Amino acid sequence: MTQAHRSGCPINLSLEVFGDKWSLLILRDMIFGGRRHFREILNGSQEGIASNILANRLKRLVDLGMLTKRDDPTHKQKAIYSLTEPSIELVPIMAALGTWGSRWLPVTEELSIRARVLGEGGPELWDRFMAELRQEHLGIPADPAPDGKTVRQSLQDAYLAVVAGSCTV
Amino acid sequence: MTQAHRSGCPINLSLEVFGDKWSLLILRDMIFGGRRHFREILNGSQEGIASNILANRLKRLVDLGMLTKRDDPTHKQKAIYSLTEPSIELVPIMAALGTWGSRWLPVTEELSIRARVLGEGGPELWDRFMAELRQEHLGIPADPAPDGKTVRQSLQDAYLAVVAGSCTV
DNA sequence: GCCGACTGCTTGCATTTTGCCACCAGTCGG
DNA sequence: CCGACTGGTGGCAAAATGCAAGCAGTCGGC
Repeated sequence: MTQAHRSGCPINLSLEVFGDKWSLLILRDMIFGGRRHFREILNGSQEGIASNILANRLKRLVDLGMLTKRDDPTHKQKAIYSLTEPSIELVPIMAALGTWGSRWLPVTEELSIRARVLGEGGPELWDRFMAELRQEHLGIPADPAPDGKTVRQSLQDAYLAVVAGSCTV
Repeated sequence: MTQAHRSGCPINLSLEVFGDKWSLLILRDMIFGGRRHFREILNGSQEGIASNILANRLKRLVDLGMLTKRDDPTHKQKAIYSLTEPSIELVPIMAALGTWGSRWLPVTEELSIRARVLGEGGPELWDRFMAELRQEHLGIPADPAPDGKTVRQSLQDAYLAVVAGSCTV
């Protein structure tokens, strides 16, 4: 079942997991957007993924152990997708990508503020964020946030502050 | 000329630059392998990139400002590809990818030792490495290495030590 | 001055992947 | 029992990829 890897290099193998245009965006939306359902991901993404691609990628990510899928008890047709430990540990990579992209690419202010906050927070903030994700997706208890605000909420607040600011000129 | 980005999100824009199976591997070989010529990259890669794909990606990376191309004075047909500041600053991303891949994917020992050394070296080592790359590719003078050994040489030594060790059982 | 190896590509063609759009069967709330 | 919503499928055209061969110019050695 091991489908012939091109090489045993960690960077190459990482690319074989999420080196396409969509997989990492799905994981991004799940990590930062808290999305867990098919339609949430489908309609929530800024980039407009097609439903067949989304279905394909979700299946693939489950097969690769990056996600798990289970039934939603509240709705017989609903599926809940959860992050696994490997995908939770993508947070530092997301942070690095966000920092690099914000520096060198034509990002929009609203969408890059999260990346900046996360980058400036450094490893301690990433750890807190990953602990929150473990609680949310794996059921592992985490210490409550010191300031009573989750990291995701802090990122969201920063985002909303920018959006509000850009309208109230 | 701005070819309609899918969104202004830094992670999405980063993926638009190197979210394919080859671009990042080319940059990896240039950064860690010191490769500067077409054939060097073509034949040196573990993964076996095709020449038409390589030509396409090099052109694309030059257009995107991730590489520059100039003539080699020693051979009228040779081209020298150089990293630019944005691509040099991929080092932390490479390190994060390498660390993550080494932890979660079936890497081979020889090819992941570099990633481990780089990951354990942390930001100070990355900075030294980036300074070396700036000297090599941009002509910006760098302080000599404190132990007289370049970071790339250190990584290479670690690699060779593993290769030797796995043979002398 | 001539041959063989090397330079950075290009071309052609089969296969795979993507993107777009419509559609579906089951389910839930009102 | 209707209309909105659930996680997807299927069809089809367009684009990207993979593979192999080839190409014009250049260089080193003899």
